[in-house]
Amino acid sequence: MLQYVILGFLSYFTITGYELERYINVSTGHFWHAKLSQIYATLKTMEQKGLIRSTIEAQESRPDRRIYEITDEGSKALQAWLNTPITDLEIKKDALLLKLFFAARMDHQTLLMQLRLQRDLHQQKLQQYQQEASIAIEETVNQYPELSIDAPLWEMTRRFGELYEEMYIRWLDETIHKIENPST
Amino acid sequence: MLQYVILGFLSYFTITGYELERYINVSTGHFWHAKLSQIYATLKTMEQKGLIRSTIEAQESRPDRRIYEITDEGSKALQAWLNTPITDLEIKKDALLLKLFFAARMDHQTLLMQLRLQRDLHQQKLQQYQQEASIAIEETVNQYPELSIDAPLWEMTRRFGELYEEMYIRWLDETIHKIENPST
DNA sequence: CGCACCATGTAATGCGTTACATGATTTT
DNA sequence: AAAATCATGTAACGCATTACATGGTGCG
Repeated sequence: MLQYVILGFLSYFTITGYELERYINVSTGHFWHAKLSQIYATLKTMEQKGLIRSTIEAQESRPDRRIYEITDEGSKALQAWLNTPITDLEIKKDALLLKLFFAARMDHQTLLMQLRLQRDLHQQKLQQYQQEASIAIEETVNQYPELSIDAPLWEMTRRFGELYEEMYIRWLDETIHKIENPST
Repeated sequence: MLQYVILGFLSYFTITGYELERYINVSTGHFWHAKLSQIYATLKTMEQKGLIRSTIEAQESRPDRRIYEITDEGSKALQAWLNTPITDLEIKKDALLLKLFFAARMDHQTLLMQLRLQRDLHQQKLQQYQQEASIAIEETVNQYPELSIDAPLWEMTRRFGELYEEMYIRWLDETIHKIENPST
């Protein structure tokens, strides 16, 4: 799937592996992230498959940059993927839910502490979606006006993050309340 | 992490690999699932580590069963894990969001069809949480009354699934509406 | 002087899926 | 007669993380 993230960005502009990580971090990173090492490895295999091609740009006083561009074959692969419907649900793993499931014989205070810690983290993330994420979209559109057609969709994925975090916080509040006031 | 799922169930009762998959499917499976092949492989390495031990039970007209039980070391590992707080957020990957992010140059009708298909799937899953999941908890408590202390926590994880699916459907409705009525 | 940034990669390890392999019994 | 259930596992492969490896520039 990381392949399609890469093809997606290469459909916007040419880019290096290093820069790709930067772009991913502030955009698709909220729902599809990758480490640099994986990005470099994936770029390599994608070039071997003919989905992308690269040229090396020499720089003075900086390491050489390997700049990637999408091939016709790569564009076709991206379109084919976009047009293929997802026919099942992805089950998301969640370690906190797992812990809660088996937490009956745990000390209540320790459990509550952990739930409150998670609440803080989700609160922070919510604010990130509400503040930085909106700004990041605006800035990208200012820099690349030809991508303004993409911005509404980026906004929809940002909105998902907002709703997800609101839901998670709501559930944590409910859950904390139930554990604080058992069997009422 | 699958190790802790297994330790968790083995803290309830002894069990075979085959049965473990059954229990996981209808309970933690909503937030932590595994294939049989992975379960068998994990059981093997856990026994080597001394977290669990097994005995073989011969059966007539059925294959032998290898029944696992938790060791003291295993119980300690489970407790230690439960008491260790999770200090960061897990980022959940979502292929649908990824697709939407790069969908600007896609045919609108194809995209809408895909979103509506997802809506159906989430609607089904929501009903599963609201119906089967509640019943499954009740039945387990009837069968193992000593686990009634665990049931409220299982219910909390079920509730998460319900809220998650409601949120996802709400977001899909919003998103479908925006794509049907662009820039109003 | 030390840290962050730019820029590239490889190797080892772990987690997870798919496919392969077997075979009797029970249900439809 | 075919499919599902019970019951066990191994092997190959793919995806992802962590650690290793290198080295110059710019900033505080």
